[in-house]
Amino acid sequence: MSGLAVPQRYTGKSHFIQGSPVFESDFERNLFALRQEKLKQIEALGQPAYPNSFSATHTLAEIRGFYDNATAEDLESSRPNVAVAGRIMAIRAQGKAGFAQLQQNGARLQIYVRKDAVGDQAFELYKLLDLGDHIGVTGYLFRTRTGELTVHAETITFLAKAMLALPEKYHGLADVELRYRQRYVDLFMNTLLNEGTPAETHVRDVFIKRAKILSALRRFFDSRGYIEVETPMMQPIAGGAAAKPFTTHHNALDLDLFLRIAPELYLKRLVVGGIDRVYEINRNFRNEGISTQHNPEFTMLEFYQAYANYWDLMDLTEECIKFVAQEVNGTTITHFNGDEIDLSKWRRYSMREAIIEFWPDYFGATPNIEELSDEQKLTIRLAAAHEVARSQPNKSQEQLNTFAILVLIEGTLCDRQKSLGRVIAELFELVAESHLIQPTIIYDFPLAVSPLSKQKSDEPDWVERFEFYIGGFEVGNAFSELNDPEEQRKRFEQQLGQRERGDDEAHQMDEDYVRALAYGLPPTGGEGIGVDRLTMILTGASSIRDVILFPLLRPRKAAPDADAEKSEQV
RNA sequence: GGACGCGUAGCUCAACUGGCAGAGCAUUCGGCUCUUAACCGACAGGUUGAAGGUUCGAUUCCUUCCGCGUCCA
Repeated sequence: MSGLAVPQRYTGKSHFIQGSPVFESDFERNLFALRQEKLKQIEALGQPAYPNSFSATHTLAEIRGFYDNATAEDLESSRPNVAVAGRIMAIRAQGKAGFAQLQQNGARLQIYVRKDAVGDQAFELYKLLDLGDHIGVTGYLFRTRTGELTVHAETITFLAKAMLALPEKYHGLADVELRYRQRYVDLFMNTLLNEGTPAETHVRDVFIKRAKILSALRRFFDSRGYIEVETPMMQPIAGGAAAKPFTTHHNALDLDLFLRIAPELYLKRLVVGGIDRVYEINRNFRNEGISTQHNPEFTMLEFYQAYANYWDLMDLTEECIKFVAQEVNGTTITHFNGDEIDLSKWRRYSMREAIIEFWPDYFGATPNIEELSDEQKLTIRLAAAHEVARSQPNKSQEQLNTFAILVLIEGTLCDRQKSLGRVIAELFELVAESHLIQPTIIYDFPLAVSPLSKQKSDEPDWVERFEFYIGGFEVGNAFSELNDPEEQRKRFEQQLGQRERGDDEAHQMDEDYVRALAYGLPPTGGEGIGVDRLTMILTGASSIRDVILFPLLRPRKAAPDADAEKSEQV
């Protein structure tokens, strides 16, 4: 066979190749046609274009595990025979010989193909191979002159063809949008994230770690007697959190339903039902904006433990995060956004303590606990802070932003549009949250922002609730569960009031949940941990989209029709 | 939703103050039996995200729109 019959180059726009994908360009269209031609030639060599199996003796990872330490002499004397398969990620032809790098399941191995070793037909096949093709190879292992472990090929089996061009082999797929849209390419190109930082991780490793995190979490709770359950994701009342839900509809029942924003109320029904230790790991859906920390669907671990309170859960949380870090990374040290974080060292502040601790100088005198617990005193303190901040010369952009929010908070407090509790929660976010890089538990939340938590016995305006923060954002949220059905009903009614005043994230009434509480919920502690955010911390990924395989993106428009666009604008 | 930034060949990136759209990889053809970001030679590849405007002339300046990113809400 002398050369390839090159199919006629595509030029017109009216042609299409039947059954082919949508082409991005004439380049792709031509390449696809060319590869179809190569497939025919491969079939002419007696190999099926799409065979359905290949029996390998080893995975590439196994070969590397078994033979990476074998010397050239070891291999020469034993000549291990192997059959392996993989995708061609590099190919270097040299006249009547050539090399290729196979990749399989994240591992790579080189093969060496000599015409005099594989025969004329197999060598013709080798010449028809492209980057991205899958092949199987039999042969024996040896080391090249430069010492690389290599399969000396004796047979080549064609397995599948790449009909489209791979991205640039050195840089991989760098375009962030393409990486998210075509994650299948991103994964096999295995681009490096955060290059040059201590958090350096390949795309593939992120998702392997994510799987290990899930598995470690399950081990942690399974070994403590928790039962894993699955509760409804389609709910008639979207409860358990403050968020806007997605709506959907069941046709046969003619029933509007919500995608759940939290599994909380169902899991507590299960504790009423006598499942004393219960957890669920699954998706929640919240109809809100997208950011580096928010994806509309995200994975949450929630667990509940009867006879425990929030102090017990604080200890359990620290233990859990340490355990998962150790299992996944072999260390509790991690690197995130330029900070080194030690997941074995935890701080604890009450919310009011945190506001005091992180109160910025340019807000003037620091408030004390008393001021943070009394509406009138706080109003005076915030007015003073406003005045001090306003008179500061040369404010940085960050200070200006902070100041603007302070004014808003102060304004709502003065106008009594928001309760003290709400103002405290906002103040905490304003002054403290961004400082909580190292693992920190923030406990004792205002009642006003906690409709499902149990009040503190000595301070009824505050509840037994904590959140924990790592890397500057919230990773988990926990509390001693409110189990008094009458109080719960009151709280729901207050939430309904807020709803009527326009807060569409306020909780709805859930009569059946109140009824469940009326059968008796034992004292119970419950907690939710954001699995995506925990994965970010443990992999050093600075965007949640880097730890979600297929993050939500706006669908790309089909080729725009210029005339239609024009008439739309008129 | 707002501010800022980005969008150039399939991929990774250039193009100075507005003056002929270029390179590397990949593809195609030729050469090469130990290469590894292989190498050597040749060819080809473009509606510069889209539409409009300013200009003798626009990848570059302006407007609108689309997509993505970062920060803010």
